[in-house]
Amino acid sequence: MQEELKSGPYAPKEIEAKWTKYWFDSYVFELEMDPDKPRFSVALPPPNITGNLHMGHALNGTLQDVLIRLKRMQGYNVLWQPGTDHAGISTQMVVERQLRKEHDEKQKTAEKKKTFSRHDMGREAFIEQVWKWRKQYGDQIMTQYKRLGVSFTWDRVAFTMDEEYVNAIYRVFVTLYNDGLIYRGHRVTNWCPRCLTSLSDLEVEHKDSKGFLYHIKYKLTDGSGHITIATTRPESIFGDVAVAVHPEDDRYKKFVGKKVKLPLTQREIPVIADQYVDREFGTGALKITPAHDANDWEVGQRHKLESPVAIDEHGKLMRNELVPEQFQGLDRFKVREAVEKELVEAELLEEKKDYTHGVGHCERCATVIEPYLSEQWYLKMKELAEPAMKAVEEDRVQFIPNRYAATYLDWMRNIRDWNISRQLWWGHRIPVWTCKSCEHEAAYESVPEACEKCTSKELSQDEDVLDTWFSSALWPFATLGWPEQTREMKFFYPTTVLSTAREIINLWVARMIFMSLRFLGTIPFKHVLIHPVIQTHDGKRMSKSKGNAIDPIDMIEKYGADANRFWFASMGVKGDQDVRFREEKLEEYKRFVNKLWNAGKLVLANLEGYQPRGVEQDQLTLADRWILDRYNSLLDKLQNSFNNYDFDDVARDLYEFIWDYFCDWYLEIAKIQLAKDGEGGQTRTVLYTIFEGLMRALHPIMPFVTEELWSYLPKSASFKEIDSIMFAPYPRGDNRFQDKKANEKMSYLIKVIRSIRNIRQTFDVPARTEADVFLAMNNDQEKELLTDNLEAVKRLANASLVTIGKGDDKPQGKAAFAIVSDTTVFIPLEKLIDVAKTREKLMQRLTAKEKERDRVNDTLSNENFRARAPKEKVEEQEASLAEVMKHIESINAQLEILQST
RNA sequence: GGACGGUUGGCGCAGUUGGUAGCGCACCACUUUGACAUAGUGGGGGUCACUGGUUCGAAUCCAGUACCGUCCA
Repeated sequence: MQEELKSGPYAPKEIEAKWTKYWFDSYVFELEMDPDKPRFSVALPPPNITGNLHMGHALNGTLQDVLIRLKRMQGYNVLWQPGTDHAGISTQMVVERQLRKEHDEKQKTAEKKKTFSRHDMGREAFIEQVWKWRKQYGDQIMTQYKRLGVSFTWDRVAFTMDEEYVNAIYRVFVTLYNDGLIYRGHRVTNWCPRCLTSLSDLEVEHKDSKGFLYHIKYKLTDGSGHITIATTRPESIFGDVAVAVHPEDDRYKKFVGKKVKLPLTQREIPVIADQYVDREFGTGALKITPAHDANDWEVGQRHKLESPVAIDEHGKLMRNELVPEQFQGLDRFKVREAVEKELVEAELLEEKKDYTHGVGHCERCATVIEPYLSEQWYLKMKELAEPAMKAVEEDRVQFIPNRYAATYLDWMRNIRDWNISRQLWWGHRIPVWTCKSCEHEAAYESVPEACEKCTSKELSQDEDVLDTWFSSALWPFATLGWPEQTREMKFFYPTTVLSTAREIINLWVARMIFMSLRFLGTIPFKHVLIHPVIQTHDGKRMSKSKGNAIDPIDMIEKYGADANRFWFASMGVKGDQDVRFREEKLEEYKRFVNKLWNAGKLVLANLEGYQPRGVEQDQLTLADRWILDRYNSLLDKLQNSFNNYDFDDVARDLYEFIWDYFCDWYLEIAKIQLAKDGEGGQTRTVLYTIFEGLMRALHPIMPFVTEELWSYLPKSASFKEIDSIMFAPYPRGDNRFQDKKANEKMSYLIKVIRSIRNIRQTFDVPARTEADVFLAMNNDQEKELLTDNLEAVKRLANASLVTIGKGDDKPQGKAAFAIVSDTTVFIPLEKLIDVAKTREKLMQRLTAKEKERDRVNDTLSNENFRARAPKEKVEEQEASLAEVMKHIESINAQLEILQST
């Protein structure tokens, strides 16, 4: 199927399109269940159907794909379960907004616009609209994922409203209900006056807001004075039922049992004593408003106080006898100002102080939460939390990085019952029916035909739907067909790794753990990877509403999927908690892909007609043995790093090997070797072995460019049948290639070459002129090395004539020189151009060396160091002193030469 | 308020068990030689946030402070 390899720079777009199509056309993302293979499974955190791919998704998707591709290549059966969740509030908001817009357009001519609400069309019709929307737009994000090159098990894409999934949810609900863990409770919850629904504690975002602390006088009915209370919410005073003080507070003890008059309404309420009151806060006296504050609600319950509602579900003051007429129906924030004004007039406002405190906001729409008294469904948490804590404490579920276990455990230890009902239409309607005739209430897995108690057919279902997180909590097993004992379930559950963001640990991870333990008696996954958060370049949180979010699809367009993936991998999971987005990084990795591409072109150009065969070790040159040693140690490191989820190390090691060792050194030497390789030459085999292996080593991170290059490489017999690199085995180290000696020798050669280059440039020997080099040494091994590799030295240092002499030999005339190990490198100075400039460079070098000498001298002249440091450390220092001295001498000698020139 | 993470050359980051700092970008200089100028070669640049402690020796270990960020209340 191959046409010619494209010339020119790497063009990601075409190649990505080509392979995406190939992968899909060949159905390579199907599930395989071979009982003889080990298993690896991952459940993708389901993105919200209203969402678009953001940086977090892209990062997380890449890390999971790296693991999936790696394991697939390592011969595992892999399942990567993709899918989306229905996102109750978001989706409902999106669709309602869309319908409102359509409605407004139709009504343009009408004088007075009536705002559309879903109630205008009714529940059934509205849900139908949501499904329509979902079918049209709900899989956008899945399509976007394709651009990243993720190898989901694509034919298993799931949705939390799929029929099988819904079955799982109702099984769970009914069981928990019958076990007495789900109950209905009347209490103060987090209420969003805009979304008109309750929220769980975790869906409320606390933000520090500037406000005021109002000190308000409540007069005692017996005329004996007043109590000043402190509050941030004066608008709620109409719902007050008491003033509370601490029982041991001497300032207020005498008032307990008396009554005070509520400002502006004159309603009489008692002064009570309760431990809850913080004596240090404000004035030490608190107003108690049970219907509008969760803590006050608790106090109210303890003291058997009433809970009158003063603010309605829209955040407006009630139209009832508690609220003075002028405030009725007004928004809570307007009333705050108005009440303040009237309090001032009545001389009841003692003080108003600036005050910053955490205020709860709706996570979805940022409206200030109104604590609101309502009836909701709750899940009892204590019994569920205990085994879930144990699983983490006993390391059956491990967090990576490990510190996040503390985040999880901390929340679980202080867990409160979970409000699982939402006043929405889009979602899983709570499967509880009440009999109209006998009032019997029960939960049913499917729509009941008759009351289970009195057989009446008149039943009414609860109006609320379940929290979306309730359904997400079942994700790893509901997607596998549970409660049916499917083959996939038996094969792939529990999953191996869950990779996600830390903000979701309590919201989702914790809930999956306790649900799985409860219903399957096992953990849902062994490892939880918590990846970093990608922030803006200046360390802010990316958000669509702030307009500072970077679209990963744009970045893929601009730099290619492979470069983006490489960047994601290079961040790893163990480094910083937060990573700042830098477009320069993508630029860097784009260049890296291009470098690889060009190296590939060189390699491929030299492999025409080549038939892969094994390396013949006794025929290798030094450079061959060296690069094979480096390659071997790279593969060992990769394996180790992958096992520890150290993606950053994997990326760094690959980058370094490819650019610094393979391209900069080996390929240059290989060119020389290829030119003279005869029959027995191993250069092509080494080139092939390493480059082909590198493609496989890189493939999990950069699937596109590696697939492309690999497709052009000749294949050995065992690879002939493999039609995609993704099914080729992941390379492993081979100890036969370990060669410490070659590594040492090559380092020496590299140093010699570098010092020649350095002298050339220090002394301004023009790059185009080929310099004469004179190398002198008494060391036989070094002499042999240089003799054997003379050509490489000449070519890489651009030297025309290299003469090798004995230790004391010198070239004729004046020469610049440098010392490498036992070798002195001379370059005759006839071509010297700029004396002043050269002197400056040498002086600078001299100063640095002298500084180093002083430092080492200080260490060595410290008697304590000689007495206490390990012997080898002392020797090390002594050796480095000798080395430095040698260099200083040589620089001085060269300065003298300059002097006389 | 509690917990966690970060602070290393202009920017983004590495620094394994403590032995005196590396990489990429940017910068300076040289080079368009047949994989690659999205490149090659050489070079300059850091008292490792601050204070104190442990140690012969601290970017690294301990304590505290400051600033930035995140999570939980």
